[in-house]
Amino acid sequence: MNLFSHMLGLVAKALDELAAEGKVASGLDVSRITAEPPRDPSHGDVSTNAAMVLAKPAGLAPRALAELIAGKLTGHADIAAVSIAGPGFINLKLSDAVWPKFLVSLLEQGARFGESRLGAGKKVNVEYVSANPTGPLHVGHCRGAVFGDALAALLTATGFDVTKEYYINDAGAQVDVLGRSAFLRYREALGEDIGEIPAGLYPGDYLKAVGQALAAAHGDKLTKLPEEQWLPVTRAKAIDMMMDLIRDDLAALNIRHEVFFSERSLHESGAVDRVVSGLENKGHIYVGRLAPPKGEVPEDWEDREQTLFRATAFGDDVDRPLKKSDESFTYFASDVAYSADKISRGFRELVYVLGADHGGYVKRLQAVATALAGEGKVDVVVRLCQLVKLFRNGEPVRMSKRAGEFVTLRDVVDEVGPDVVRFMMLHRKNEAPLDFDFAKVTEQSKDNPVFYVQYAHARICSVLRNAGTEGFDGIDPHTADFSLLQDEAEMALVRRLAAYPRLLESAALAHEPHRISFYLFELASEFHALWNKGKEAPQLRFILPAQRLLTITRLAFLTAIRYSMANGLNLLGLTPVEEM
RNA sequence: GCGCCCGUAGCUCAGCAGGAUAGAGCACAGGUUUCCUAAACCUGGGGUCACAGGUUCGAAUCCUGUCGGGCGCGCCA
Repeated sequence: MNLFSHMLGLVAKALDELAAEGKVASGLDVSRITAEPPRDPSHGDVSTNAAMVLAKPAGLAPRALAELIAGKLTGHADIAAVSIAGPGFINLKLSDAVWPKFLVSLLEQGARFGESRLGAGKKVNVEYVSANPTGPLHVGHCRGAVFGDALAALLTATGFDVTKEYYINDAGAQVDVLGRSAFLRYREALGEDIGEIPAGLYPGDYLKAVGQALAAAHGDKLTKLPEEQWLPVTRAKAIDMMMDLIRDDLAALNIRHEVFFSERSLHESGAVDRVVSGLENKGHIYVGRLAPPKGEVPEDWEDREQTLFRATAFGDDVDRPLKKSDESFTYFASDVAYSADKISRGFRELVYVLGADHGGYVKRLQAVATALAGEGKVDVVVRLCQLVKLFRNGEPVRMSKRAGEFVTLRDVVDEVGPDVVRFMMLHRKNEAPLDFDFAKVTEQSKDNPVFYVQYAHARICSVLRNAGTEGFDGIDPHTADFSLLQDEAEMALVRRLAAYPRLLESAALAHEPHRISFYLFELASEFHALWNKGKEAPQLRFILPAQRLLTITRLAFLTAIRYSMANGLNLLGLTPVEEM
């Protein structure tokens, strides 16, 4: 039950009735109307801007229209009072019966509380991580990985039909380098002294296992072949094993993609050829010259003709090359084919989670989707994640790529645990830089938001356990009398719970899972406050053996809070802690 | 030169779908425990929402411009 969309519905109904009576125009655009909790609780439970938004199209003064709408709402069973305030806000005070009904429905929904059909089954593809299969994931991949995963879960919970996808960049020069690096490790595994890894090859120890596997499978056969024959073998094996490594790393963070899509397969199936000639037939491709970028001109710039996609016709800043000077396709060409494949699979929205250094991709991805599917057919949503700065006790953690000293995703997860990583990665807006201090995130204090939220959940579980030993066993929400919840701290929590479904919807529409993390922090804060209030005022304690009905009610209330908290944590991919 | 992101309290950041008097944590000062986890809570000061215009009944939020910071700009993926 979403109280706010319920109230929005009543407002819309009131407008329909007024239109039927000829008091306002019919067919007004109601899309900009909101029903939301007012910032100041003294204004009531729900506030709507309907009169202000519709005043002009209705040809009425805001307050006059507000009077008309208010007249229709007055007397409804769920509404205790209607008032008009300020420039034309309509403030609703809900009747006493609404909150108990809400809490009962929350408890009935349980683990599904907060879910909605907002997305109406729209097919959404969320592509995230998509790191090159040339080694283990490093810490820089953490944020996009967690963000994409939480976003996918959020969209799923709000009624979108989501596919979680990973694009494997297994074509091109970088995986050739990988294949050569693996070949070297293969010779090493056969007993050869390979000395220093030459510059230009991947030095990481993680390729030793690939070399050993190749040696076990092929003996010294490959050494007798020319490169064009052994490279496909070592490359394929290395990619395979690197992808296993990456899948393991992701699993350690509780991330599981549904589709792993191979770039190479697009070339081998001819999909790239097909999509390029398709664009050619539509006239979106031409041969021409690009102007060098202004400002710093690259030293090796060489003016030349190339095959270009007319991206500027679809809002991009420059046209994008499809073929390299050796006539092979560019990475961008396979990207086009990949977009086409996603579109052909029926996705109406393509979400890309990328690093902030990929900001330049946004327009070209949108341009491609428009050129392939037509204007407005497919939404392209690109979410950029800023860098994570690692600290240890306030000191920056230095990483040297040259020396191969980089902190892997696995290092971080092994040290602090997946829940801490996930929560912290989501406790900032994605486009804001994020500081991650190993010491702070494992601290057991309120300075550490992960702990603070988990502690609140554990405290609730603790009360429920204690209640069992006090003779309060099963909790039937229908025997609780929620009208007994009268304290302001209790009501604040009830209102906070009621905001959860709306929060999920707005977070989903904005593609901003971090809002859930902040919501959980606030919910925890209000719970801790209520808990401590019980120290000063024993009447507010949860377990009062002498007052059976009140205790049952409060236990049911706690269970409701617990659902909201657990559901939010689960959505972010954390396991709610029952005991600390 | 062009494009994208960011600019909110001393610090780190929220600000929900344009709403009413802009919030939280840290830091600083003080207080709370015979009692469900004090691993917590309460009280207090602190703001030209970078700046200037515009749209609107209403702007931290949308648009334009300026300043400041980050990222990117053909034949890498």
